[in-house]
Amino acid sequence: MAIQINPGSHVPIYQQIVNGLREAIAAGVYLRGEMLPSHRDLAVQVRVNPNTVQRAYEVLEREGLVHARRGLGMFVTNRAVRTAKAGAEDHVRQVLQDAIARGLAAGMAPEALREQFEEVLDEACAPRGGRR
Amino acid sequence: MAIQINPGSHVPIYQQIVNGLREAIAAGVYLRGEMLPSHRDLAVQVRVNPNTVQRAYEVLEREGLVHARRGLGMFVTNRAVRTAKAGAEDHVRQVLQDAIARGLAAGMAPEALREQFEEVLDEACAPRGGRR
Amino acid sequence: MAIQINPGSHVPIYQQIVNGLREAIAAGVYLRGEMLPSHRDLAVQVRVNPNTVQRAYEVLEREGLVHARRGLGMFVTNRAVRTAKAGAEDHVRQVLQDAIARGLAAGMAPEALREQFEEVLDEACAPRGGRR
Amino acid sequence: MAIQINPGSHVPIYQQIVNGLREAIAAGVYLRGEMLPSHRDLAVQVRVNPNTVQRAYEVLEREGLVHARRGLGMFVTNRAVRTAKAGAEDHVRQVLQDAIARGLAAGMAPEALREQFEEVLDEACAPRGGRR
DNA sequence: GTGGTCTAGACCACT
DNA sequence: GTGGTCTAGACCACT
Repeated sequence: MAIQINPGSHVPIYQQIVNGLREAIAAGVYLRGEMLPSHRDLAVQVRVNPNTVQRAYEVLEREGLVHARRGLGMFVTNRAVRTAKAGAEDHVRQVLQDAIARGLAAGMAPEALREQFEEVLDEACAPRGGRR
Repeated sequence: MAIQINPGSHVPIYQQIVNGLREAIAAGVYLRGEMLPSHRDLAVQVRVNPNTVQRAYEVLEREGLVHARRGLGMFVTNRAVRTAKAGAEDHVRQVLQDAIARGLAAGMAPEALREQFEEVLDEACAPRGGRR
Repeated sequence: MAIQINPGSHVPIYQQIVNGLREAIAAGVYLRGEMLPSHRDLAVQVRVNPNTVQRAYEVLEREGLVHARRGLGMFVTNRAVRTAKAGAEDHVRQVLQDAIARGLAAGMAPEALREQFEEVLDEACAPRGGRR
Repeated sequence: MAIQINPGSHVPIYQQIVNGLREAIAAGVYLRGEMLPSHRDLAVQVRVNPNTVQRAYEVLEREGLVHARRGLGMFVTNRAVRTAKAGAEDHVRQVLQDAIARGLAAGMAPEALREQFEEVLDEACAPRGGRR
């Protein structure tokens, strides 16, 4: 539910927050017209400096997913869900392209890639007890 | 054949070089005992500072894929191909996990992910004429 | 207290810094959870380029003695003291092995080596007045 | 008997050869007036480029341990044994000082250092079967 | 201010 | 020519 930050990743933290929020909006966690958590609250949740969250919010605003109402907060725009869905799918497609290109470059057969994909997908969908 | 560098990526250039060489070794481009291009030559090829290539070579040496012989060059170790293959497959798996996790987080159905995967895989395998 | 650099030594400066910090951690100068001096500060102290200190910090991080927190600094890990002590003792043992092997190779009697050792140890332990 | 080269050491190879020959002369392996192996022969023995051996010979000549007779070879000087012994002992003393200083810096007790010294000395003196 | 990456250029040891 | 170390200085992400 909360956005997961991977500090070891090369992706900047503010960008990870952008991705996480975009996916949450695409998935309907935040509906149109709803207010996002304040940058301070979200900063506490993801254990990050408030400035970093603010930077993420600026990016989302530039993308038109949210707009700021001074003194009130950041609100999900009308076209946000549609835009976020497209954005998230584009993103997924790019990552898939990267994975496949790397696998082929390393000499993996397409079938081997497909097997890995199915395995990982199964794991990701499988209901697990102890998810923390 | 040559290593592709994406300067806009968040992945550091030296790490992109590491990934590219690891995949090349896994794919048998460099066989055991063979010499890699000198860091100065590779730097010219990928249009990057020699120090950056050298840093990549240090990482590969730490991973045991190559070893330096002073005054001679960097050479592919005996166990390099095996290690590189495992490393490259691990890497692919991680990227796949990332793509799938993001897709599910954004509310995509497993079937939609599978479709995207197959599409991208087809494109990647399809023989194309004039693409450089 | 400060790390001593010997610019004439064949040991690279960054390695001398690694050794000095490892010994300091082993001796309890930096306790677990404490922050090391920033690489810029330490660079000023030991009169060396900041990049050189940073390289030393990378080695210590790889050894698991410290970990970086972006924007905050380098911090001594929990297992650092234990690891550093073992590492420092190993290092001492290696240097002793080298000294003894060289002495024997040069035809010195074991007893002569022992005498030298005791003399040097006495000098090193003797409280001296004005030496800075 | 043959000079041992450690390619991982930070000490330059030519310097390792100098040290090895100085110790051999100190130990009486080469007597005054005797000829050292040609730099080509020694290069083959220690598996190193002839230029590197030549550089070592130049250092030894500057130290007065050997002198070159053109077309004949390098010959051990009259005062070589005496000088080599003193040089080797100085060298040993310096390495001992280094080891002890490091141990103390890392918080080792003098007694612990003494124990290590005795252990290492025992091992070095113990006659071993399979010494290659 | 703190760590991380990169460039440009110098000098050394070894082949 | 090849790897290894070092300096000087720039820019980015994060606090």
